[in-house]
Amino acid sequence: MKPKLTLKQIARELDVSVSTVSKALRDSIEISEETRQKVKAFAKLYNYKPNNIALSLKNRKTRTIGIVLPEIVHDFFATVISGVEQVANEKGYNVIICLSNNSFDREVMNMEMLANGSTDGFILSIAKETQQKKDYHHLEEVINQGMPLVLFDRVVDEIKCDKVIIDDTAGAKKAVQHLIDIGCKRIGIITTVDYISVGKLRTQGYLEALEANGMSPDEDLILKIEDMQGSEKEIAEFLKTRDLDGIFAVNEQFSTSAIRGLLNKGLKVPDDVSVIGFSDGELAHRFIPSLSTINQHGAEIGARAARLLIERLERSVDAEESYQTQIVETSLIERESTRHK
Amino acid sequence: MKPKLTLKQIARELDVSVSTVSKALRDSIEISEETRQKVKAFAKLYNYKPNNIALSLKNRKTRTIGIVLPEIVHDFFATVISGVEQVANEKGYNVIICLSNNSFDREVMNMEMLANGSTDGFILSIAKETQQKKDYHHLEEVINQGMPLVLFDRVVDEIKCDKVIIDDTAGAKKAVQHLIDIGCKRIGIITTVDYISVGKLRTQGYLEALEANGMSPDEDLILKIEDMQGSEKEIAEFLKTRDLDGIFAVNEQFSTSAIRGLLNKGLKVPDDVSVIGFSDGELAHRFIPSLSTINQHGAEIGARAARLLIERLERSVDAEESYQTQIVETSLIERESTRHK
DNA sequence: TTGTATGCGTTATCAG
DNA sequence: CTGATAACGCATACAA
Repeated sequence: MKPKLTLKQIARELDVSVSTVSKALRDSIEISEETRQKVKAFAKLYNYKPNNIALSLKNRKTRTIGIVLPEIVHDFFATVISGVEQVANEKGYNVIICLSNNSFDREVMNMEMLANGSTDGFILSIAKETQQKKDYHHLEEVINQGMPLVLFDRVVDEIKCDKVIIDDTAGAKKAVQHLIDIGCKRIGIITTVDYISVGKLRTQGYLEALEANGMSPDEDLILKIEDMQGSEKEIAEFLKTRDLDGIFAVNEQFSTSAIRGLLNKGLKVPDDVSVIGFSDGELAHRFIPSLSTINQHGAEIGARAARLLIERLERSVDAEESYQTQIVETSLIERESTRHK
Repeated sequence: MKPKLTLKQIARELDVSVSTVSKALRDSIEISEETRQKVKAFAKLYNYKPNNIALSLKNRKTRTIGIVLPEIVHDFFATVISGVEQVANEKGYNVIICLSNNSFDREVMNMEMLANGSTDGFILSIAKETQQKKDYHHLEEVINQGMPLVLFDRVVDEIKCDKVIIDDTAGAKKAVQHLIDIGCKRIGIITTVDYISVGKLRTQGYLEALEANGMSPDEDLILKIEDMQGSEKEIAEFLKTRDLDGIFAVNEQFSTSAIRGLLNKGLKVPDDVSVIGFSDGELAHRFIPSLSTINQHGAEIGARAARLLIERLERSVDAEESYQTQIVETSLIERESTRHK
């Protein structure tokens, strides 16, 4: 086992000073061609790699960006990560991923940990519990310390920073409009409780679509789910007593639960009821019937978030609070779970 | 914007030396009760947190473990991560996740990056391309540098290190035995090409199960898939011309493709053909019919890998190559996609 | 009880 | 052209 090679060791080995080695390796013109070659050859031979930790300490920069996510068993977040990784790697940045598991405490802990030198900035989607508590001091904290923060997906107006979101309301409206276009008359929605920002917005899109088509919303056709646990049963119960010909479910899980509920009730999808979801992951794509849905373009969201963050990181002066909110367009994907009457 | 508080600033503010502050904060008995209180109060008030980078440099330890994964859009890997995070956090370790995207180059790059000071050790599942090339120099490299490595899932005999695997062969055998138990006579397998270690092992389990029951394997009922791309079509073609009553598919994706292929052929699952998969994610759980499958216990794998790694990290002396391979038991999950004839 | 000096690995500045 | 020195933030052996 050979410990990692350092400048000091190279210097000793070659009988020159540390600073000479350092300069030679960075192609400084101060160093003679000869020494430079000698040093570089040696470094290459023994595969010298500078120690990132030392560099970070010296430069007060880590060239690392931290992603904090509520969960990862969710294709959407996985694709966002890919997007971030993509542009981060292009620009020579490293990526650290941490999970909050939707817990406020874990979110705070993770951010503190990363903020203490591990990371130059953050890309974050707010944990469910945090949205519920409306306690964002940890976000303000890192911003105050001069670490840029980019929020995506689950964002919050109170925090002044760059944001990348989709137009959830418009996306939902698009989904419901699709149901209306194919002839659905009694359209239900399966959504989350209102404190989940995206749930609330998608519910709003549902209402707007109905209104835009002169259909009056019926409270009885709206199901708001608090907890993923037990949602399947809740959805089945809900469907049992409603007579619907279209359903908009705000995520992949709810969509599949809905279809199962309908099947159990003896109804066929899309023959009797059309179902459209939100988010386009493996589940939507592989399910039978495959799910019509709204594509959130997670990779694009991640890529833009990374670009915004890196731009801000590399801007020499503090570009006076010119925070922007980028909106990524959603698109309708028509598959088997919806069909014209 | 206030830059982060350092020991030096506290020292200046309180008019004591840096080392006094340092000692006071670590409750050294060398420091008078009075000074200690004063320093701690100040630190608390201004929310002092030591700089991880400086600590890492000083201690030559990062208390961070790096996970390198082939992909993440895969519930299995997501659950492994949860397992790792769980025990890592318990033991005060941080987790960095990097993706190789199944590319050899990215795997090497990521490991080099992390090895240069970001991480004390690795938990890794080998990229597909790496297994194909059989080039593991980057793994030997980190081991040589004294950084422990724990391999999981896709492991390789050539590398001497701790490993956490499931018994893929036994798991596959269990799956096929289940098909046999419920009365299947003509059982096909949809698997990967042999250079994917787990694919090969699962194929072997399939063969062993047949043999154990006195059924002779039929080459014509074995489909080996090279690329995920286009696998759906390949599977459909395969099924079109075979007369089967049972199918073992080595992952969730293949299982669902198989079911779709059968449906298109006018066959019902499980009425006409029983299908069993491998790996238990959202897809297997939500699909209609829900998939009978082999549970890999990803969280358990992650937890064990983390424990092995941390143990080795904290072992004072180099415990002379007592590498161990832990085997996590798989279990059969019976759901709707298989039924007794 | 407190402070000074040293070192972790690197680079920048300045002196030789 | 080369090398000594200081600094990044922290901890610790050693001096006072």
